[in-house]
Amino acid sequence: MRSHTCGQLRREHIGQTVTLCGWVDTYRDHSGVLFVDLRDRYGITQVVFAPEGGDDNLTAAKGLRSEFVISVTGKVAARPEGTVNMKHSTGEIELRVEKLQILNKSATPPFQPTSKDLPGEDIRLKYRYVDLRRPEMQNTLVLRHRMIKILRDYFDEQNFVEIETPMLGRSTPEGARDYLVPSRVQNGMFYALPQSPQLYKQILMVAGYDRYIQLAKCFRDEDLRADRQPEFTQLDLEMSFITMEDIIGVIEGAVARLAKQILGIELTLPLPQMTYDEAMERFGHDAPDLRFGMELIDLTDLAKEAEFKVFRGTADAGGRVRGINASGAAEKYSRKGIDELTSFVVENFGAKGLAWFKVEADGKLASPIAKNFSPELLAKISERMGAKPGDLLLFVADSFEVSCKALYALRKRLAAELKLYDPKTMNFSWIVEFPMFAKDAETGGWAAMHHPFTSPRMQDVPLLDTDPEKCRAIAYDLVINGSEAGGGTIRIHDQELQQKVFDLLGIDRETAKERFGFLLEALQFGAPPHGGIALGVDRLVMLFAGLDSIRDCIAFPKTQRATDMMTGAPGLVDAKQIQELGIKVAKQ
RNA sequence: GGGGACGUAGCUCAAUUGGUUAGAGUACCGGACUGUCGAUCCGGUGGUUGCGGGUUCGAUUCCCGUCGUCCUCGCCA
Repeated sequence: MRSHTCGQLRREHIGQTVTLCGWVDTYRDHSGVLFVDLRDRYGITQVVFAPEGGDDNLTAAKGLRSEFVISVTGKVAARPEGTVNMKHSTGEIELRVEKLQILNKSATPPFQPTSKDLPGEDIRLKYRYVDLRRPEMQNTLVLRHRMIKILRDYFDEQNFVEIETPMLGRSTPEGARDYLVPSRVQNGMFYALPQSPQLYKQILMVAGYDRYIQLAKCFRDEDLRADRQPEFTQLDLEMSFITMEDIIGVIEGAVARLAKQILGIELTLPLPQMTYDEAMERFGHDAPDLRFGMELIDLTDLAKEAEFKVFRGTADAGGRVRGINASGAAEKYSRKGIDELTSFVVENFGAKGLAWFKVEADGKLASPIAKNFSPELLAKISERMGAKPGDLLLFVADSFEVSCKALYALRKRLAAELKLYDPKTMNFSWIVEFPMFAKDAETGGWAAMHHPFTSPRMQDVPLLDTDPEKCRAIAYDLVINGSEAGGGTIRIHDQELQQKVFDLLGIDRETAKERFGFLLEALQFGAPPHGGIALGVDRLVMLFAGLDSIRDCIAFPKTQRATDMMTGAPGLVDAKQIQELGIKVAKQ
């Protein structure tokens, strides 16, 4: 049907008779001659309808409108002098149409795929087929394909086997909320869509598939974000007879190949590693953005000397006084601007306030609270913060947790507002040595930071009995530009150790048996030491494509209310279907 | 569940302190034009200002509710 694509023809094709197919991007009718920019996913080619091509064709071409699907046959010709348009790769040539075939008309599209004004996202999602015609979307989806292809090839070379695991599985109450699927055959029973293939892949290790990967669809019924969809894709991986270093090495190889082939960047390996504790101390978060500095600086010791009650009280009560130096920002943030930052940390992160100083030309610290500090102490603070004239110093005095959250968010916000980094740069790092446990806010007991099968570091095993809080897991997160791109752990393959962890988590034997007895049983039948990792593919594509929203790298994403604007899902179902499932809908 | 932004023509946006017939660009329809490429020029159609209620002589504008999209806190082992 077609001989070439709309991005293919060059000078060397001049004189050839070719057939192009595509969508009418724009048309320019000059009465005696009519131009159409014909578009397909490979590019745009100008096709020309002129009397020499036959009056019938010219007449028919006058009926063409945006997004009509046409096929044109004719000779490739050099463009007349002065009419070359190098905005398009085909801009040196044009197609002189001899035969036009309208393959399909189009209703007037809600928006033009190549229009400069991008419509609202609801419109884009409702007419996703039009939106997906946009070159940006097509480039992103092709990029996504290329990245997945690179990953599959890489892991294939490394002897990994891709194995599919079920979509219909068992619900596990830990972790995120499950998407549930009622069983028709067994009324009152439910499957859960997988949050990850975690348990299956561990069982595959027991089964001897020592190098497993899967590009796995995963589901989590939690609220959405710019970088979070209820349905997403993970590059899921598990290996046997390995250490954490082996897994990190394999992933670094994959990431380096992506960086090289997609971005043309030569990554220096191994990637830097930072412990969880260090990340929390220096950045207030376990996925710090290392593209810029403005680190958190601790002043708790100095705060104890302060007259200022907020500082001293917090320090004496075991809290922390930490701050950041927004270098050169004193002028940019007026009193009102700082008030805005204050309510930002107070309203969102529970900080009680935001203390601030502006560094004046003579190096002195100016602030409404400055009178509560001795000149000597101000000098010490200034030195600690590395303050220079024009700097804005911001402090949060609170519990460690609140100071982390507030200052992390503040650092992120200020860095964006002050343009502290080039959005094109890419920064890769590992965060390691995560705590095994975190306090569960609801129950007050211990909860697994990652999941209950995570192995502690061997040297920390005694801490399980004495001081679980200090116990560190063999866990590692890949962080790209301050975004968690993936995370993994070495798993427990020892029954006794697993039991001990369950005990700490308050999972009694019966519960454990009920929920994942099959895994515990499998571990008894010759489980090799193993571990793995999962990378968020959507997020990876988003980061590599330099996009701000995960929806822009997913063909058919959901809105914040988890609806599909195009299909209308979720929707009502027939009463009969409900009845067959043996369930009742409480409210309609 | 909480906080915030937005919602006006098919699309992107405007509309003075609350003021009379809600405008512009683009798309669409008609006309002119043989080298344009965001074509140009002339003319035209197109509006339940998301929806419901309230205040007012008068509401796109103010208030309440509701629906939708986005950002965010909680949540996301």
